[in-house]
Amino acid sequence: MTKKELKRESIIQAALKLFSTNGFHKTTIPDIAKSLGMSVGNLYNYFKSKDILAKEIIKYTSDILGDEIKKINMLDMSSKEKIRKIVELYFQMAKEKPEMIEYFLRVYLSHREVFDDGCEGMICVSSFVTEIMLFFDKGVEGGELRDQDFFSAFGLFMGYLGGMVFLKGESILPKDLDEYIDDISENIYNALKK
Amino acid sequence: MTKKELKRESIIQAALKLFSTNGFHKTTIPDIAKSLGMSVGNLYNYFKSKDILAKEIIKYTSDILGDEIKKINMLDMSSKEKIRKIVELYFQMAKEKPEMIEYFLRVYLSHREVFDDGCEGMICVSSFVTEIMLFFDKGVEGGELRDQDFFSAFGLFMGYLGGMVFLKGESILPKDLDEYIDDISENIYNALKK
Amino acid sequence: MTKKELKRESIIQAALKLFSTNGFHKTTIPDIAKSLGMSVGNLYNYFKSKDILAKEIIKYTSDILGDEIKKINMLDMSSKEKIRKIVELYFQMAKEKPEMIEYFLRVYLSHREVFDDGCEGMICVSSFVTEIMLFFDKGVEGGELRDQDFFSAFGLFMGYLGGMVFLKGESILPKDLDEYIDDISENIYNALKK
Amino acid sequence: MTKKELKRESIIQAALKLFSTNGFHKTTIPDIAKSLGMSVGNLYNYFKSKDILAKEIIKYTSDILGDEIKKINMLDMSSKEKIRKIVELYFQMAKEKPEMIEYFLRVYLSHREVFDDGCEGMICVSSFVTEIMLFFDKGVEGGELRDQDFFSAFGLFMGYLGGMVFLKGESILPKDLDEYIDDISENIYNALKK
DNA sequence: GATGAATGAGCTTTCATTCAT
DNA sequence: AATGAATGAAAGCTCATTCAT
Repeated sequence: MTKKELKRESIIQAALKLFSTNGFHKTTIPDIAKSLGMSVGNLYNYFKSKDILAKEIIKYTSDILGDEIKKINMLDMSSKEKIRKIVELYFQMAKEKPEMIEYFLRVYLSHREVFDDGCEGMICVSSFVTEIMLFFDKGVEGGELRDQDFFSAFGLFMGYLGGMVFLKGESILPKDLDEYIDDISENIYNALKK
Repeated sequence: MTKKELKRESIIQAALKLFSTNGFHKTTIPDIAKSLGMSVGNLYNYFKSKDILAKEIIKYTSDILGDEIKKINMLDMSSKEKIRKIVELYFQMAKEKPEMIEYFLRVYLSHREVFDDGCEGMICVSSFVTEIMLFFDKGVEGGELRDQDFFSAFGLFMGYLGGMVFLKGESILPKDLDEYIDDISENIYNALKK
Repeated sequence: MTKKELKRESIIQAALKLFSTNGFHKTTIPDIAKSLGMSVGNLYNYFKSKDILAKEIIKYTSDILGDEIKKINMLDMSSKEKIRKIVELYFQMAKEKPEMIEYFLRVYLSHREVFDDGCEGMICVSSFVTEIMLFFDKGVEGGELRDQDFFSAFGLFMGYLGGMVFLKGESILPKDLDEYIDDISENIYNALKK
Repeated sequence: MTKKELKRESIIQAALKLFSTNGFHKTTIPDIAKSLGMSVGNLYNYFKSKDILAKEIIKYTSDILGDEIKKINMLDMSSKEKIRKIVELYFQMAKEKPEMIEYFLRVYLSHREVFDDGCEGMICVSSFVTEIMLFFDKGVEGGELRDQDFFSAFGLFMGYLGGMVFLKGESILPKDLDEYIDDISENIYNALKK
């Protein structure tokens, strides 16, 4: 990685953090620059606009999540076990790098104006969606999961997990996320199994 | 309803529409006033700030959704059938009054700054959450649903349905929402049943 | 004239003065607002952008100049005498309201980017150009002026007068503008006469 | 010419082109550097500021135009013929190297702030003005042109030609510039002749 | 000579909110 | 209740210029 690439990534991470924590509109470019100890003008040498930065962040996040799920996909275990692994992964991320999951929920999901141009459909989250699709297809092929519309399954998976993290973020959940892993894995498995 | 209450509601509806369609920050108070043919100053006679208006809208929306679910709750039918009814209701709303569901997803969910003060926890959506809770408790009491943490069940319900409507809104779903009703109702039932 | 129209015009006049004196880019919106004792935001209630303001100014200026030439056109005198009247008018304006002529030369003429959209061709200066055209056509009809391409004549008139005012503005002319009236009127007449 | 002088000139030409085409303020130093394939920092080794570059360009342009008129001045022909030659030259330049004429009209003429310091009066265009003056004086000496104030004649010449090129640039002229040569030469001659 | 990342002041524009009428 | 002109802080973004390498 060149110096420039490293700096680019550090900007992405700083912005990811701020956008997730304080909201997209409440976070200003000077805020991001200041948090990095760099000047506003220089930040614009790396990303031509706030919107473009937002789009690069969702790709970055999707890639990282996708890579992690890929690792799970490559393991030699049942779909049931993989479901649990994915739930664990998701919640672990929500604890360790909450900004990534929050970014999905609070920035990507709800600022259509920003992502409409350049992230149509699922372009910017394809690396993540693809892995979920692979997981599901394998489970169906292996005869473990019921053969249903992919989106019915995808919506369940992502909506459910996202919903739980949202509830956690709102301080609504009485218990730690980890304590829901059993229930949720079971629910998802029951919903998808043959 | 007094004249004043009627006008209050018409403001809520106009703002709901605009916030959902164009985003919270992209919608200005003058925009709302103009769409109602009233003056900015007068609008402030009804709602003291944009944030307060946003909070009133989520309560209004939650009440309407809650009322509808209440009707379902009062029907004499199995939990399995009720699940289907709720899914149908949700998707029907998403089609007929998309602004309500979109408001949940695109405004309430993602502007913590706005709702933090006054809508802590689930205060502003309690009428809706309460009905889901009633549905779930009855199902458990009746021995039809597995006795699990309420939030595990609630997250599934709401995350799943919200997720599907989001996918639809992004033009990602290949089929009409209605065509997913069977799959989704079945998945939810399988996840929650004893 | 309503109060609002009066304010609109006062903005045009203030901006005209500043743009002409200090240049279009060197004049900021806060500069204009301050010179009027009004707020920046309120100025935008009258003109939606700096560019639009610039275009309204050229129309305003063109109208005023056009009206003055119209008065000359309606006089019952020879083309030779009218030429002198127009030269006098132009120089008088350059002395009394130098900002108008300067605006033509220093703002309109040289900021294509600004006027390209909305002032194509001569749209925004048509009231002025039209009167020059009328003057010329009458002179030709009356047999006093040579029948030549209008633009050959228009370029002479306007380029010449504009050029003189420019030279004056650059403090290049050793004498007062008035002292050139004889020479210039004669030159123009000699150039255009039959 | 040394290597350094060559590079200097190539910068002048690139900047001339860009300033004329896109405007002085719309053209950035990075734009110029990029069009030359050189670095911003290095460009500053040749010209200490954007304003200084702008002033060097007008001198450069004026020299080239002056040289061409000098050639005409040295020809053995009547003032009438020379006028035509000058008009032809001007229009030919406007066609072949439009950036030069445009630079006069759109940059030099209208950015007083830039040229005020260092190009007072006609310092930076003296090589061009001098030749026009020589042409005029010879014509007067030779008894062909009327003896009038030089600036009355100069304003006619330059304002007229500049005006025509401006009209052409605005796509207002219905015909090609060349087709106006006869009319314009005749008009100028009639205006200046004894 | 040559590079280009870095600076930061300054610009245009927006908009929630107020208040005199 | 109703109006809408007015406010002004704050946002996103630009760009001439510098300087460490």
